[in-house]
Amino acid sequence: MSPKAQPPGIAFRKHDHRRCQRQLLAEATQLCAERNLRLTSRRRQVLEILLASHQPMGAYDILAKLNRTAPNEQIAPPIVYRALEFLLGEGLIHRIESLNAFISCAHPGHRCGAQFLICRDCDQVAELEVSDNGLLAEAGSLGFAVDHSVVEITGVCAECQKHVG
Amino acid sequence: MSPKAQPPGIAFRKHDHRRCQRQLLAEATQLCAERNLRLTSRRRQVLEILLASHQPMGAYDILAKLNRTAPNEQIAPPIVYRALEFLLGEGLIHRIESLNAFISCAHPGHRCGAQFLICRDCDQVAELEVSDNGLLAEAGSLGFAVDHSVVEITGVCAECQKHVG
DNA sequence: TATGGTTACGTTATAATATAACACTATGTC
DNA sequence: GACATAGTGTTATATTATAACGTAACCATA
Repeated sequence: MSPKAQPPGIAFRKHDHRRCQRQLLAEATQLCAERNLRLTSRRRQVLEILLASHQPMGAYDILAKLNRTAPNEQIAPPIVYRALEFLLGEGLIHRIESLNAFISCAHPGHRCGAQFLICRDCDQVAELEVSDNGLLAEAGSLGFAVDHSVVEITGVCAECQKHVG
Repeated sequence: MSPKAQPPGIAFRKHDHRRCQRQLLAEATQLCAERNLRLTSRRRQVLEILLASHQPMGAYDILAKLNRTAPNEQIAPPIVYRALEFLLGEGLIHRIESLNAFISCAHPGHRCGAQFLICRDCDQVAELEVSDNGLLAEAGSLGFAVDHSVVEITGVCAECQKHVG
């Protein structure tokens, strides 16, 4: 029953981001192919914007980026929200409820619930994947059929604690 | 390490609600007295509205109720949000992030993180209080200093599973 | 009980987030 | 090509939340 965790979220570690980004995009492409879904250029655009950082972004931030990229067309909110909806549905991104923001998924397609550590100092978000958090078991034992779980822990990451505040 | 849970949230059980409501309001009153804080009539009003049901309510629902109660005055959003902020700060209510809604706390003043089971069929919300969900320990072991945790599990409660859909 | 500091409230305006509704376009199938 | 369907574009609007500033209540102390 004791939970096992992955290493800390990628956001809190240095890594070859170019490579990481390419990798995740490739996984997304393959996953959509397998599922017979269309990763259209809009959807890819939005995913790429989220992959460009491992930071959460608000829908309107994404919108602004889209509009900055293509200043001739004027993109409106529903376009972004629809792309986000698709990506969420396929487990390619997550929504961070407590930030009203979206973030690319570190383990695309797993569809199992993720957990987030949110540093309120550096605003970085780490995605964990704890296999069993006990709570889901608890829910099950109450006869509650789980659809989706939101686990978001806010605080200060180790790095920011050093540079005090 | 294995989590221990309270019985399922009060919302999923029959209970003497009048009594429960009075009890929670009394606890809130005492707690504010102890902490030397003012449970003003506005704050109490908002708390009472939330205590009237164990259901989550949006800020604007609360606002509407306030305005229905006193049709002569015209109350505006900031008044509600300020009362909510106070009540949240003292652990008298919780915010359900995934619903943008607020709910009275079943264990006022504990200040430790709560967990919620949200039935998407009957819209009831049960508050659990799992002593150790493993995740907080995990966060700790990563050197992450936890401030606040959001745990919200959406699904279908046992009752609603019977009455099928 | 006047005075001043602080906390809470009231009011207006507006920001930020999200969706409804409907028209148009692209894609795949026969 | 004709059709069905899925995706996109566009306009308008709903929903949730806060900034900014003035007023009132509370409360300590002189």
